[in-house]
Amino acid sequence: MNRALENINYKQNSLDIALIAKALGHPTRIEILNYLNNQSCCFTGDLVDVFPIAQSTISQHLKELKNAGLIKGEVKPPKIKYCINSKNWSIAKELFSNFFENNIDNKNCEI
Amino acid sequence: MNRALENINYKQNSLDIALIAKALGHPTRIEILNYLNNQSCCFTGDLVDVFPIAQSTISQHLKELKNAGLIKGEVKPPKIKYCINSKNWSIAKELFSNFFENNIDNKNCEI
DNA sequence: AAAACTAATCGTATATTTGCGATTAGAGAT
DNA sequence: ATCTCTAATCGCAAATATACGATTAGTTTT
Repeated sequence: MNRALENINYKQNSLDIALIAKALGHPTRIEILNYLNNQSCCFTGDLVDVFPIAQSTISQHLKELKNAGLIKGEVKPPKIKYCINSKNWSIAKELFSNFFENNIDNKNCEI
Repeated sequence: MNRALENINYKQNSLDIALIAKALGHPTRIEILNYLNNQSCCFTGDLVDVFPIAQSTISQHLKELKNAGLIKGEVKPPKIKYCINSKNWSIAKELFSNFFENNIDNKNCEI
């Protein structure tokens, strides 16, 4: 990729939102999150039984969700408990809430 | 890309959120949207003057934002007025609000 | 110690995204 | 008709993302 400008000066807020949005940018990951959210608590089990995708692929999706801070996993042998990272989830909720709030509806735009 | 399953049965809601999230998944696009939101009205002008990126690259970002329905552009020769698509913006806001709301905080999770 | 089980990682293939400069298209202005 | 200006599109290169099967790592069970 040719980059004329290596260091575009993004605001931290933009980077934060973009990182999370990117993680949300795939329907499988949305459904994984919805699934975890609908669990009474954390999920211990094989997500391969729930989603018709290869185990390695799911693992990659989980990795990206972890990277964005939206979930956390803790070893609970022989399985792993996957949870929504509630603290970061709240932060993300707030980030997106503010982001979308930032628009004054129909501000006398005579286009 | 090898796909064992061609037609994964995603919920429409998941697809909708993922499409928008994907469009939000790049800091440049977040900043473009923030810029448009901070305009008193729609923006007519050369976004290249605002962002240190090539004109063609900006055009591509705008295309993706348009594709996700977040902005609209109308010809106002010799320029184009770019606006937040307020109607879809509200829909997106609601989609994400519901998505994030869907989490019961600290639901007696003893992990 | 060996077998079994889960989840991560590796290696690979292909698709998509991101970026640029160059060109094109369309509308006004000269 | 020609020139100018804006924004889209084209063509290309490189980086990332997505998916799979195979392998590995780490536990637990036998």
